[in-house]
Amino acid sequence: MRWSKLFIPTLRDAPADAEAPSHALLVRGGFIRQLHAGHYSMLPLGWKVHQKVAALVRQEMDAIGGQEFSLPTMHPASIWKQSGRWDTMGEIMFRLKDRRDNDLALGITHEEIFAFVATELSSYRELPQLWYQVQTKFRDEARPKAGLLRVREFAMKDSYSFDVDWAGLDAAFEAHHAAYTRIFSRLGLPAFPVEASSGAMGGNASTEFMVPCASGEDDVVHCPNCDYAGNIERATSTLPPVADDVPPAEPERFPTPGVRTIADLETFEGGAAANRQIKTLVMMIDSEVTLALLRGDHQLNEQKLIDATGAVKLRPAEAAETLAALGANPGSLGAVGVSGIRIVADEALRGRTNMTTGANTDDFHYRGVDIERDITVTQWADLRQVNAGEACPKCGHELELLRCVETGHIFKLGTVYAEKLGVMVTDAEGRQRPVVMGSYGIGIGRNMATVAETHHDDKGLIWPVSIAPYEVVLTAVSVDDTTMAAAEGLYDGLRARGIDVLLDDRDARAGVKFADAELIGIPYRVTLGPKGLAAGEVELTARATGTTERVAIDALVDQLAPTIIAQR
RNA sequence: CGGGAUGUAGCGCAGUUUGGCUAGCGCACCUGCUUUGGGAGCAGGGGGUCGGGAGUUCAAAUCUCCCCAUCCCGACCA
Repeated sequence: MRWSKLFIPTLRDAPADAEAPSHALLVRGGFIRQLHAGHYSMLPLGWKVHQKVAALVRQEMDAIGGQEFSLPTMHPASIWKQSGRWDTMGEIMFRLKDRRDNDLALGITHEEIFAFVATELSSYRELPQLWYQVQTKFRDEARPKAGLLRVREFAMKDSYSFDVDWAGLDAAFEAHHAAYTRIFSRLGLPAFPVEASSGAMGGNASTEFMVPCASGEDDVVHCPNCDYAGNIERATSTLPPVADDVPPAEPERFPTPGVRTIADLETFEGGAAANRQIKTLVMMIDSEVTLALLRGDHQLNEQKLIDATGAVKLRPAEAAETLAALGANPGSLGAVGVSGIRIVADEALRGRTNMTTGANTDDFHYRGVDIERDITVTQWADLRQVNAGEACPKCGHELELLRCVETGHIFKLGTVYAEKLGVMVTDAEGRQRPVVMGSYGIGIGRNMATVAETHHDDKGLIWPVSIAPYEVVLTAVSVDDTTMAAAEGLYDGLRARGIDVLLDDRDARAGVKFADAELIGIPYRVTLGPKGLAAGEVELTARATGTTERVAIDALVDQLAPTIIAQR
């Protein structure tokens, strides 16, 4: 294409509210424009990149036997009610009504819809099936941010596997794991797999693919020594043992006037170190009062509590609710002798004795508490948030915390959706059984943005050839007839080899053309100037390295075309 | 949802504290001349519901009230 005919509205300054590098550069480079919060228009350049990412993902899905579908984005409420997610999804789902007052939803994902299609499967002989689409998803995110990284309307490749048994699911899951690894490698993204919480998706196991990136919003616990990695919502660590003294025969109640915090109690005469205290958090889980117990120096990870209890909605109790449940105010709360209330205790408290905790009377605490003896724990669970520097549960090395973008997520769903929606097949023994499902997602725009996050410099974007909007830009330093004739020759020659070429034929100053070419991140620039052409030469500059070499004009196509094709 | 900030031309900003004449600057845009290998120079020109509404006032971008939007931090997040 000829630059002079294209709509590539580059900006010298990024909008003031674009903070993430990908956001600023995609706007400056004329790839995207914001319509409103979380909704972006793809301009021609942005759409080309988006299409190339999608095409690359399609190739890898087809390679593992995927079949492409396109399912509706607007769904009847009934199908979401059938799976139970109409109620559990909460505010993330856009909901609307039609003229007949029927409830409708915009799809946040498509498990229900693919499962509905899959009800036509009737025999194990038809399995396995692997279905996918690249489709728009709508999510009413509380806080869209960072340009394309977190939006409310976006294209996602979502695929779904259908198998007779769990071994089949494992195979489909592994196939996706491998395909995703290839996808991220081709995108030039240093993604690594981590254990994740399955959240509202349901299911038994899930792996997220994470790319370290300051603009991300997931914290990943990572061991630099071994391969251990986990989302902070899931990861754990090994703690040094705490030696407890022999406890008294029963807890001792003692006055603690003015003590309101763990820290207060540490310094209080007769108090205890934070790791000898029990922290009691009063939470409302689906409107049921629940106590979450942690060691005094530990933080609760709310997602862990949600996962452990199967909660739909979780929030800290309000002051009045706390007082009603325990008869005391925060600062003196405890679980000793409490009955009739669900108590979830963190694993780090298991077996601990001689602890100190609130006595459920303002200004009083207990000491000498033996957890297993004095507290009726309903459930033990890992609730504690891991901190950087704690020991790796696998190898003992110090863990680090990495800020990451989640670029893909694969789930083993099991038979939940199949049972709810009636996806049944007859097995070899003639029995009806639910199909075992998996679901697998990659956000197209988010991956595009993540590449921008990880591939840029102070001049602009640096696209890998695999998804660059154009693979080569021919920069005509002047637009006189001689230069343009030479440029046209190279343009035709490269296009004949299937190369995606942009011809900068604008009547602009060389500096402007160079700066724009660098800003939009075209991997290779061929510069045609009068001096070089007089000697039969052009310059070939690689965007990533900035290195320039002089190439005979007649040799350019033969040299450059294979270089590019090898990088696709 | 809690905290913070911002809304003036396509983009970046000044002006608002202390109300005052036709709302200004840079970039971008249009015309002409010159220039032409790293975001040109000169001259001329076009473009504005000052986020919206109500109010105070002789007079509101500026003061008051309400609303809206966007961004950042947190909560939340298949």
